[in-house]
Amino acid sequence: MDDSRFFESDTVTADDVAAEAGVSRWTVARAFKKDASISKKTRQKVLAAAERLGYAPDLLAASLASDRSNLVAIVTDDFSNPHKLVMLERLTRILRREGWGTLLVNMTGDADASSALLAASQRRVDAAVVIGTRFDDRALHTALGARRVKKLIIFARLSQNPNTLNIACDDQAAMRAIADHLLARGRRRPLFVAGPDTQSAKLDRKPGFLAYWRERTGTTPPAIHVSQYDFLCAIDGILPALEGRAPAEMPDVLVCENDIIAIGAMDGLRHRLGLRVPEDIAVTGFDDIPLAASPAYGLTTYRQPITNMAEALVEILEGKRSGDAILPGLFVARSST
Amino acid sequence: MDDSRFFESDTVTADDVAAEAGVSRWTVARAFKKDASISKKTRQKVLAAAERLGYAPDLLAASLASDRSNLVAIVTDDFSNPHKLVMLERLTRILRREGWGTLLVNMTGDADASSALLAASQRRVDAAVVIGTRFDDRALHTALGARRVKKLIIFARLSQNPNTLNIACDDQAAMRAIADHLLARGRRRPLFVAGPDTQSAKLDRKPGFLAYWRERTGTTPPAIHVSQYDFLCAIDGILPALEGRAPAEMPDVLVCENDIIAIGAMDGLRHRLGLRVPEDIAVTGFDDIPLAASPAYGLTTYRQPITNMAEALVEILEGKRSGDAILPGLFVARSST
DNA sequence: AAGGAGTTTGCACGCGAGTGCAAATTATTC
DNA sequence: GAATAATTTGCACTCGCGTGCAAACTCCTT
Repeated sequence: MDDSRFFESDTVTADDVAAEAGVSRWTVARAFKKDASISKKTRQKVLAAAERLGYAPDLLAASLASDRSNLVAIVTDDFSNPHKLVMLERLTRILRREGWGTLLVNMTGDADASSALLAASQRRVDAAVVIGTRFDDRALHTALGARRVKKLIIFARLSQNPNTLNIACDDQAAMRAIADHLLARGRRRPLFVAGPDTQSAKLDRKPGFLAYWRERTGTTPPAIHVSQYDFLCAIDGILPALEGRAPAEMPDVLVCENDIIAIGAMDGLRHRLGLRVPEDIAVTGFDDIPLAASPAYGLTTYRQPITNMAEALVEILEGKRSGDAILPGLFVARSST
Repeated sequence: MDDSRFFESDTVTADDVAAEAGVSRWTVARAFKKDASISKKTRQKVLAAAERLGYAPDLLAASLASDRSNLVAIVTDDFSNPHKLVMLERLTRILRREGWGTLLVNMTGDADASSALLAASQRRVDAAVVIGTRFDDRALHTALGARRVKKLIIFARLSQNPNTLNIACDDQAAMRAIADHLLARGRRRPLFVAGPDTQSAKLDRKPGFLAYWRERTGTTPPAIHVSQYDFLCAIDGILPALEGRAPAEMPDVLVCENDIIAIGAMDGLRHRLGLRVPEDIAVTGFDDIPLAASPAYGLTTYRQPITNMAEALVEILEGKRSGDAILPGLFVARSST
């Protein structure tokens, strides 16, 4: 291996490749561009020269010159849910495969949304994808940064904001599947356990479940909110609502807004209240995080179509889609019901 | 609110601000630069003008013009460990606070390392931080992309590669703390459960534990490897090693390389083998992921000093540090021992 | 008030590549 | 083989801002 180049002035530009290949700089650019008008032979020649020199196009300069950067910002404010990791993995993998870079921006709380979007826009991202739980949906379009971002996409949530695009799971269909399953198993007294009730883009899970349950049984189930999407908070939020209830008053299933809450609920039920799941009380979640499949939990849940959602995102980025994408997921029955 | 600007030709440049403030473009740049030679009064004037126009410096153009981008790539290949989420959160938060952007690159397997680093270098990152488990450490410096990256940092692992910098937890000190604790609790027959034995940058946990245990007791404990850092794989990897052992042959503690393996181990012990933790067998982990604190696991573990590690990274980025950073963490005793 | 030190401001040039159009080359037709 | 169409190549200009240096200015001293 020739390591001498390692210490050379490293930056090899399109000009160098052009000289090496005996063509002009613009021909070099064409060789690297899909569907460019260039002959096969020339492209081969240029690519070979580039290979020899170790050239790779500078995406920064390209972004500056053109009006697209092939960069998308993922702006998120909640790192306590393992499901976020699943989404990040899927998004980064698919985006990279399709030629997009990913800027990860940590939005530290509601007040930071504006500054987080600004930070993204300063890097000229082609789109910002918000995967958050605590931002103020309504304030988004007045945010300093938001109006500088070409496309603003709310991922895995539903926003009413007319300036944003939604990519989400079909919560209503999901909750119908869950409710049908529970009714078939003879559950009659559900308690819906939702996450924090913020101003952010919402989920359709709670309204979806309550409405459909009412439609099927004539009664609207009770619901509570826990303070954060975090299983310790879930335990703390759920126990006060259950302790001291007469047996007949106890719900026979906790329908949780997501898996993290459901897992906190199971832990609380088992280890604090000494109840058995599913014998004494059933539990359902949402997301199908890896832990849901563990023998300790065996959580009945609903898997979001993350891959399809990521592909919908790509369609939006490529301008092939201009409307919301509300996609169906997959109901997963396990032992917790 | 005046929304008219929303539809205007949006890009307001330093020239516009200069005109508005009645100064030159370069003075505008100075107003936005810390420690620049500019009078307080002029800076105020410029910032006010910028505010009025909604101007923010274009970091892309800045990166192109200068030789730094204030961008760092986080290159990772393992999204199944919730601890990754903790690291990502801490890194992105601290980096952003210090003025650095974060590019997240999903490295899909060993063979992809070169291309992942290339992708990062094409965006002119000032450094690439590798947080991986499956890449080939030795091949890193021959990687096409690696030599185009100014600084290559291995995070939370130890690399022998002379061209990289390591930022990691002091595994040896950690394992001493764990061993001391176990010995004090009367455990005598540990089984070390490590992750996959790859060519990637290693951890010092297994050698550290075995050596120290031998030093204290005169015997080297046995060790096994599981195929992935994933709790289902951990269950599958551990059970065959334990099933069918005579009681006297059973280890009295599983010392696991990280929490994910430990949690898989606990699940397997309890739900497959019907053993009690810690009565029949103790378990220790590493990382202190959120789930470790749940009542269901109460895992004794060791917390990596992620915040300090992130700050060490910033020091490296700023050129204030040029050597490895091996930092002490915190031993956390819970009910699993 | 002149001289000098220290501070503040302006400017030419370059970073690396995309765009749209014109020139040059090749392929096709009669 | 000439004329035409189709393809391929080259180029001026631009994107928004940093660098290093020189000019201009402020303030203080004597």
